[in-house]
Amino acid sequence: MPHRVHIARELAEFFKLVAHPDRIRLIEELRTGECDVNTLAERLNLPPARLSQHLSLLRTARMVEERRCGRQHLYSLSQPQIAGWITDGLAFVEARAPAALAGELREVRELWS
Amino acid sequence: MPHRVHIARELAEFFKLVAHPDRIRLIEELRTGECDVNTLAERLNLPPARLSQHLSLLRTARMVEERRCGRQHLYSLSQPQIAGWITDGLAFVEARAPAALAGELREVRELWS
DNA sequence: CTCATATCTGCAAATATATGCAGATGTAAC
DNA sequence: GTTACATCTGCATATATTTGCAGATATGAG
Repeated sequence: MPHRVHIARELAEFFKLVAHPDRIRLIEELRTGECDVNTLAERLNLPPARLSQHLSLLRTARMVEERRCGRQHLYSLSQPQIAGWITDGLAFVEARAPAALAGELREVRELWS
Repeated sequence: MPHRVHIARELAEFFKLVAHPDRIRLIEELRTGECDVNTLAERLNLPPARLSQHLSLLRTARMVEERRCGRQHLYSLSQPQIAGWITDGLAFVEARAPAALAGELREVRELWS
């Protein structure tokens, strides 16, 4: 039992890290390879400082890796499969979502696969 | 782009729901079939009222289904595969976890499969 | 009807998370 | 060195989540 509790805590921390709309888009954006903070900020339409904070969290948890190149910091997923695992979650969202979402879901599924 | 934002929000809500140690254990406890609140409370070693609150959240999100039987409320997963999907997340936890966790992870993986 | 059991709900306090902004750092070009 | 740019960190505030507890409801037994 105590082991179950411990592992459940670890799992929950991991889920919490993913459970943010910005970070989900960020992870999906990185699925195609490394990218620098400014480009990410533009693509996701977020202030760079905010991106930096999200990246800092993911970095601490070693979900992303940082590589410096000149004055840019290039980030990439340390476990690229995670992007696919997240989109698998779409199936569960779909089941409880109103039919109105079906179109959006299809579109995003293509973009993120 | 707006679609991606929208879907990312939905996904994040779904992840948040799962991102709690009690609820993770609860979902894994339900993987073998329906169960009443009191039994769950004993097995997870949590006060029944707390279980009830978690179940109410999951019920609202239609992640669990409720069936009344006499004075008991029997709950079950509306998408049983979700339990397996969650344990798939263990792989990602494992990668960033200290080696000390390896034993616990193996044990829990067996229990929850 | 009354009682005991099972579960639910509402509320307030504690805690955690997210956000925006201002200033710090680090690097490259001049 | 100075400047411009890219990114990071710290802090205050706003917001959300969790938790415990007290009281409400609902069901079945007697």
